[in-house]
Amino acid sequence: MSVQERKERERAARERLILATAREIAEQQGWDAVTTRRLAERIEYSQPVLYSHFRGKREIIGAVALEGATEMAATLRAAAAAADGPRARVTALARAYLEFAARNPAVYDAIFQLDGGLAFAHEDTPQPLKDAFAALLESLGEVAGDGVHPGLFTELFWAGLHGLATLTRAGRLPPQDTEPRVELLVDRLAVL
Amino acid sequence: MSVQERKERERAARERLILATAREIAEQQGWDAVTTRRLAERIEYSQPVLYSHFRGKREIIGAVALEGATEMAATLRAAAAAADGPRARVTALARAYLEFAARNPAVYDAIFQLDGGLAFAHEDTPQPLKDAFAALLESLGEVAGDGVHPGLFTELFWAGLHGLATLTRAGRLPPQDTEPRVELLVDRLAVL
DNA sequence: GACTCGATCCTAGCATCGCTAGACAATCAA
DNA sequence: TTGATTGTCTAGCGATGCTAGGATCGAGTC
Repeated sequence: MSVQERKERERAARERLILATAREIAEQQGWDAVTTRRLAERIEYSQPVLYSHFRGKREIIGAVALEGATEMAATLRAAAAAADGPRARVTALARAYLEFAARNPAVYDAIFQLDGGLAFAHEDTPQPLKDAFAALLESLGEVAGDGVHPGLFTELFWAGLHGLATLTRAGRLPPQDTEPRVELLVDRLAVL
Repeated sequence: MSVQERKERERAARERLILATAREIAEQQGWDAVTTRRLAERIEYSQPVLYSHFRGKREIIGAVALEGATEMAATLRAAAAAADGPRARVTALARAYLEFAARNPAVYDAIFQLDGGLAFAHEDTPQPLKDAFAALLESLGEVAGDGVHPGLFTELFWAGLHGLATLTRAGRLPPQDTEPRVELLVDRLAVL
């Protein structure tokens, strides 16, 4: 059995290598540069090997998205936990969200923009995605205000953050005013 | 000179045909389906003809985006003009924005998501894009609240709308709760 | 220790993509 | 009618995602 186990370990390691490499190329040169040929060459295997791990490029993006969502949830929770009081928590959360998006644009795109074949807002939504939303809900639910459903409020706040993140990175909003925008967002949306 | 004029008219007509066809394919089957071959076949010319009008596919997307922005600005102004009072105006504007995005997803993507080689948030931003933002500013500036820069407020409100539009269409937000989200957005962000 | 057989991997290739060079035809001025 | 210019098309390049089929290697059996 030991031989089999070793093979499975090696296979799992290779899969991690594929995802790490895909993410690296995507962050450096964009997802368009993540071609199956380039990816295969970087991991020093031939193209078809990729297809023994994933159905195709879409599924690779999806896998990077899931990893990224887990990471993002942890980042958001850490930022919220380090702040005292609802207001500081919400502000810290918002800043952490935008910073994650700015520092990991390719991963952010994989999670929220690209088609990775993932289900959303659904019962069969993958756990990491649900958990990332839960991380938002934990801090935002307490500032939703009376009579407002926490989930609905979280969706709206999230949409605001998502809009700021994507419009800024796509060059549609000048980046220098990010901070006052975040403050205004928190001031207006959150009931403190 | 008349011959020359006729040729220019025909050439302009063909350019409009290219853009209308590109938009049609994009709305029906997505921008990935807008290939130069398919587009050329639909307009009943060979591929290279496209390149005598546009530098490449990017520029076609950009041209569709500019047309779309003009159309969107008109739609937003019409919606705002039909409403009485700041609150009704802002609500109508928000609904019109989201409806435009939902009804013309490909055009919306061309304007706000895809790379059409356009400049944004810049002095050399094309007029239609500036004008679309101006259409938002006209209705939103009056509800920014004291001491808040109207432009900054408009950017934030816009980001909220953009987030709702894109997350909903990408399947990240369930579509049925759009209306309460819009109401909450207006209630919280606008100072009435 | 030789052999079989299944798992694993690679070479080669398909259809399609955006884009372009160069040949050809139509049109105009002289 | 001729010559040049303008317009268009055929054919092809390099690159893409993905796959079929053959080669290779190693584990397990006698």
